[in-house]
Amino acid sequence: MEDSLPNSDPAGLLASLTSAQREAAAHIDGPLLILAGPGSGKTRVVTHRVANLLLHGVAPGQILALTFTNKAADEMRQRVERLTQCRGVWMGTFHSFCARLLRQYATLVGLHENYSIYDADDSRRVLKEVLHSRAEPITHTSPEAIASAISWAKNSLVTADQYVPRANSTVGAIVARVYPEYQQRLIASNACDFDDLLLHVATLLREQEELRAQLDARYRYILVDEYQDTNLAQYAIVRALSIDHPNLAVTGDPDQSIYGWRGANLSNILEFEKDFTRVAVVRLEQNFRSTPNILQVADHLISFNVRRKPKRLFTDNPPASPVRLVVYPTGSDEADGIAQRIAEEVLAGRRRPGDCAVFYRVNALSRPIEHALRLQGIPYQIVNGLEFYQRKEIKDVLAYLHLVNNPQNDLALLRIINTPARGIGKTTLERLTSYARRKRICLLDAARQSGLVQAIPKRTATQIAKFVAALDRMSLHAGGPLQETMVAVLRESGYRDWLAESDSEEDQERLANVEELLTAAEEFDRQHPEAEQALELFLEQAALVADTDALETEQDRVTLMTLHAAKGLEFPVVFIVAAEHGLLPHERSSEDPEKIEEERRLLFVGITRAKQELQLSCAQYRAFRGERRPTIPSQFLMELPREELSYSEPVGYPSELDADDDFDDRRDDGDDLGGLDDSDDRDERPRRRGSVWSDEDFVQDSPVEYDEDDSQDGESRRGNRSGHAAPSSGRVQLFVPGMMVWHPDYGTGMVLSVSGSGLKRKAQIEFVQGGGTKSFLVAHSPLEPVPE
DNA sequence: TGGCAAAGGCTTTTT
DNA sequence: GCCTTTGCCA
Repeated sequence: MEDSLPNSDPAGLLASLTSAQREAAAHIDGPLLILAGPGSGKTRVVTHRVANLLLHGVAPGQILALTFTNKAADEMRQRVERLTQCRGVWMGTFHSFCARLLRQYATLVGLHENYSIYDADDSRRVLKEVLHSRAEPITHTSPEAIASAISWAKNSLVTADQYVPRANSTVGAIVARVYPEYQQRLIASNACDFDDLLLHVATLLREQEELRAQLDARYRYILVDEYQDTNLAQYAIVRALSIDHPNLAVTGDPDQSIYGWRGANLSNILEFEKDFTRVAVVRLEQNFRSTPNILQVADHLISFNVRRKPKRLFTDNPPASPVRLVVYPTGSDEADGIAQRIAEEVLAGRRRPGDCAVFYRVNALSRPIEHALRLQGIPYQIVNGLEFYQRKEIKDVLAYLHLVNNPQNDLALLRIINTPARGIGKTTLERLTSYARRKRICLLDAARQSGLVQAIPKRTATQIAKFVAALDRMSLHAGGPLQETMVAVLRESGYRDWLAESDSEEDQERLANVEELLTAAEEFDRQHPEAEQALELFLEQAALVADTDALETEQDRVTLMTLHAAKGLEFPVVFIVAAEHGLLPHERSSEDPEKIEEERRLLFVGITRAKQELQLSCAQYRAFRGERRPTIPSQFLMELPREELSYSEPVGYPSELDADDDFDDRRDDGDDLGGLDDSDDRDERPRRRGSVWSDEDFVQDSPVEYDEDDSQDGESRRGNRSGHAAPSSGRVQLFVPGMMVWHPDYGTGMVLSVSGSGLKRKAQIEFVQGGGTKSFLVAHSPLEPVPE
């Protein structure tokens, strides 16, 4: 506070900042809370603050900047270096920071310095094996549910021996039995999962006071980005490092907290001011990113949330085009429409592909969009799912490396002992595993003794011995440059030959990927020429890279990604698709009001990524698990300010479909087209006061059907159209039980029951915000339908 | 033991 | 609809 005035800025470093930004950037000692709205120049403030600390004589090694993604860390690093020409500030994700710390203090938590990091897939395998070996009945639940329960426990700092299941929770009971053994196996394999990285470090800091004090003194200035997304473990870590030197600066926005499902605790940011004494609070509310139209939409939407710190978002940017809300007949029409629009904009020279981004709630929604973009010949990139390090062939090669680095890594051994095929099958492995368990040794040691195992035939034992010998030859190359190690692995394992000799196109592609990994190794060697444990570092990096890190901003491509992945990014043009009930909000969130708020924040994040243009859309029918189903518009669409929106149904799609009339059933009941016909007497939408929706948009039993499939594919149109109820008696019954509604005073609610008919028709409704059941005369109520 | 075909299950979001 | 797991046969 005292010396955080502009006059302590001799280099004029902070001159370009606004006064609020400058206040935050100039702050030096003591806790600092920066409440930063979207597009408020937060990164700018943080990087300037780091630069300012350096300028005031703080040593780079005393500063620790923690982010959630490597990408955010890289960007921060680059910007700080540009500002100060100074290196040596530790910037990285929580996970990589903890991984590095654990290398040093591994023995204190029962690991060795060469421990392996299991990714989600690896830990899932271990868990499944534990479940299997204990013959746990997992009907009515799934390994995923159990895994996430364990993950939740770890993120809440509950260790295996502390875990107490909630009364009569089936999953909890299983977790209580399985968690300890799962943990034992990790330790026995000298491995830890993602959550352990945090949990081990938190434990370390709690139990080793001397070490804690030492690290507290070393990392004197700590910055945490996206503080609203920290979980209890992360909180404990930064808290423990900020006791003697409470120079903790956190930035975040409660409205952008979207990781509650993985244990993020909104209270961390909401109660920061209570956690520390004499907290300086700076609010960054001016938005430099978006048009006022976009900002208005975002602001209006998020105001429906209850659990938040109210703030006012404003911008000096000039007004621009309204936010578009588009209803497409089907999901593929949506994809086509968006691809077409982008194509037009690009062709007209108004936009480049790289200006545009498409966001969706679940990864599965990317397919139709990819397809449509490909048809239009628009280059795109997907930030998602199966990225490089998750591919089978890459994981195989990495498993060899893992085993070389950490011989106790049983999971890695199981993965590659028979890849390529060496005649070591399932039964042999079972025998080997039970032998290892009996002798309490790792699988590799068991393999070394396979000749002694009675149950394993001589012939097979010889095969195993050959494998072990090959592995030992690889290990001879372990100390040197990474590339050399990897070449040895590919040679001695026979993996490369195996792929090279295959005729299948798939294997050739795999070979290419393996070559790419080799290139990555080469690059790694170049960047870390002096590294003694290159192998260890490389494996660590491979385990901790995230999907979003692969994002290439250089390339001029449309970017496709989930709403979660979009956080922290911005694009001139943004499309958010599938704003439909069950998808956004996701069905697994739709009962719990708190989760609904998180879904709303997710949409808020998506909206505020847009700089100039924003389109929200939904479809009236969407293919889901191979089945086409009518959809319900998202309740969030009702929460947008009408005056900022332009509403449209694109013309053309329905008529195109109508032209293709070799399917007579399409025209059944065709006189009630529910707002989808191509006549032009309805372009006056929105017509209904107080809502962008007209009654026709809520037709429950639309008599019209549109195929999701490409029109040339006649096959897909036969058979009965399931997921589609029979047409009802003409006019739609707007309120039916289970349907979502909106009331100007009470917000969103659900219809519990209806009674009466005509003007006397009543609906009993329970509102999300609570307050019990309320009853309304449908005809006279201001209820807006969000049907279900 | 290994390869192939059929059946089953699955879908949030990520370090 | 797609991917993974299971089961059967050579």
